[in-house]
Amino acid sequence: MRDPGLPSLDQLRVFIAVIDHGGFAHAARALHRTQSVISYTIANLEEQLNVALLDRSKRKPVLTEAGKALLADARAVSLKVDGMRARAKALSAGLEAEVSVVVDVMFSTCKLVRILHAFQQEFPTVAMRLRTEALGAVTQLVLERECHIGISGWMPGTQDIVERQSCGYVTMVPVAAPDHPLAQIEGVIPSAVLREHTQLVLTDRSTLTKGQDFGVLALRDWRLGDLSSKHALLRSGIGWGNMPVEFVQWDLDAGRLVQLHISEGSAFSFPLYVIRRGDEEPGPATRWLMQQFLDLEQPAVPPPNHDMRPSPVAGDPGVSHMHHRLSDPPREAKPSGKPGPLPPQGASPPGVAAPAPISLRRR
Amino acid sequence: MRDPGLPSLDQLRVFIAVIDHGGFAHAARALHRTQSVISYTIANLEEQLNVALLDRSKRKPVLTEAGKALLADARAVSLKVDGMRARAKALSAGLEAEVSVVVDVMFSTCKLVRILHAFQQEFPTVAMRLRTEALGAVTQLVLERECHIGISGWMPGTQDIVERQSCGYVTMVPVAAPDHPLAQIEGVIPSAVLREHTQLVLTDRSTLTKGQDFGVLALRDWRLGDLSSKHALLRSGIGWGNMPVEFVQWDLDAGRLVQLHISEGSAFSFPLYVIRRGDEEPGPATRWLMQQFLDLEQPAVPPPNHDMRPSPVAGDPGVSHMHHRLSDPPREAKPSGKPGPLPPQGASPPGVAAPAPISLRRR
DNA sequence: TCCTACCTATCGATATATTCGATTTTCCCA
DNA sequence: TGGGAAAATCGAATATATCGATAGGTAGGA
Repeated sequence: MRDPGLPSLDQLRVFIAVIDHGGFAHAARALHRTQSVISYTIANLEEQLNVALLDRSKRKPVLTEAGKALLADARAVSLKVDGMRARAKALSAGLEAEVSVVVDVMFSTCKLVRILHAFQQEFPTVAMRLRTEALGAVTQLVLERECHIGISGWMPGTQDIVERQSCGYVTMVPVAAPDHPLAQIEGVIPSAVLREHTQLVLTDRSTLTKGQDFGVLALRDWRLGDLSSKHALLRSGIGWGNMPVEFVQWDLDAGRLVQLHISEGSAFSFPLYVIRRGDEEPGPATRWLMQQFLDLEQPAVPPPNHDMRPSPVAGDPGVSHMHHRLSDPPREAKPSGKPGPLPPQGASPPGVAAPAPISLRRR
Repeated sequence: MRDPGLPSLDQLRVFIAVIDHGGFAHAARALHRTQSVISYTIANLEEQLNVALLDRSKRKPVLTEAGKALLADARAVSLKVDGMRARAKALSAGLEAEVSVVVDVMFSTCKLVRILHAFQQEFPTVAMRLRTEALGAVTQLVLERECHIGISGWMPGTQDIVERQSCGYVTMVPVAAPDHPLAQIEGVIPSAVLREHTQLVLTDRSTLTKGQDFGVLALRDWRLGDLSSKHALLRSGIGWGNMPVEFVQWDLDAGRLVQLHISEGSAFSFPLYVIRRGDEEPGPATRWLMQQFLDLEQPAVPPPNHDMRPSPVAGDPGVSHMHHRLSDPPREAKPSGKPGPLPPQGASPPGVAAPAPISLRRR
């Protein structure tokens, strides 16, 4: 009792084959079927659609106007089905249907785009769900199983559930607008002066980072929920703050922002990690994607260690809770046995001698 | 011997129904089939795709991850097929697969957009092929059966093949850039002065209009292949020329162009026609579309006949061959028995008292 | 004009697939 | 723990697809 007007995919494919091979008999050979089947199938399709698709009065069948229009539809349907079958095949081979990723806003957009591009090439059938969040929100989404993997800074108290592998460093530089008072100061800006001005600080709404608002230098500080807002306010001259160097490189070059030389150093780095829940087995695509992030760190050589680690009082200026309570120092301190970390290549900020990653800071 | 992994549309629909109705038995009732068929069909689909789509371990079947992904595909396929069936139904009811239209550049874009919008609403399954051409090129495309219908000015020597129905008027106004010498002249510009300046004239490459370059006032004239070029050159102040008032209204209001008052009148109209080959039967969509164009003229009342018809010497300034050789005066002169023509409503150019259509001019 | 090669439509027989109705198994809730 | 609802399974009946052979066309060449 199935819908009598419903064509079958087989009919559609036969129709397409007849056109592509220029005849019933040729299509039959191409499809490894007898010619009578082709004839029968096309006749059925025409009857079900109640439209003549082919004019068979001539030696070789020729599309009618209706046939032309419906052939286009048939091809579209066939294409979609092929896609579906490809996905089914990938799924049956164990590929996951979807990978969800959450990256910290600090992570280089350029690298992210490159990796996602490669992902699409490698796994065309796997859907990608991407979010960007700040700070603890990344870890939280992974903890809540909202996202399979995350790119995040260090989060205390999550070692039991979250597996973490180092995947590079973000270099932060303190910046302000060129007309900001701090930008007028020659030489190193002492902490006391810095304290006088409003600091723009990135924050987030995750429970992980709740009540952890230390590590901020200034007396007055503004909390911004996203990096773009912070960026806009910095450029407007409303305050100073730390920004990922890759994010403001262009502004620094163009003079829309200037780097501040503060007593705690003109730049500092902190590590990013690929994180995922340890209690869930990642699928092949997830594993592949994680490896891509990890490979970012591969061509690294140990960076020159001009230690610019901020003094204890500085904490992690600009990042309200990259404060590292030192819950697991020996293991978390640095990726043991691996080559030393390297700051982002090719994006060294002008005026930053050699931003060295600081793997752990204590207060 | 059909492709064994190829799912059938019926299977996909059953799959969708199971999800939408929340179970095998419910889907069976909705589809007027027995429950065993649903079970059998889904089992087959899963086998063909080699993927478990539903987890039946619980009371009501729940989608697996793979099932979720493939359900989306199934819906997409089903939707496409529905579209195809809708088209097939329309075609079997006699609707044409595609309507091709060519409109003169002079025709109001605003009206055209409105009509095409309505067409899409009315005939969602009919494809639209639209071209815009100038002058004789419109008629030529209809003659060559490249387009089913055209919107064109009057073309001589085509009465035998082309059927023509009046569908409104285009009002042309002579314009120039504000800094053009002609724009500085107070009062009416005499022909002798006009002749001194370069006139920009629209032309086309159709054979219909070949060698018919009269009706142009100026001694020097530039021929432009499209209206936008002409428009750009007019605004640059390189010469003067006639333009459809709707096309330059905005420029006139903003003072980027000014209307010239020439001795032959400050504006003139000429009729547009819906044309099609008389030897081909138009389908329902084509007929409907033609009627839409014709209805543009419906709410008309006979316009006040401030006759601004250009003097014989003026011919059709700016339009190189709207010259009307008077091959069939009585019948072609005006749409007999119909209400008189009306200039485009709501778009009367400032400074044009009441542009009256001139239905025929002799030389 | 006829002949030949090649194409499509059609037919009866057969193989395969779908459906039905009844029955069994499973799960969930009372 | 038992009853109800839902899904799986099975054999029989039915419907559909395929095969191979044949008939009836068209196009192009002799």
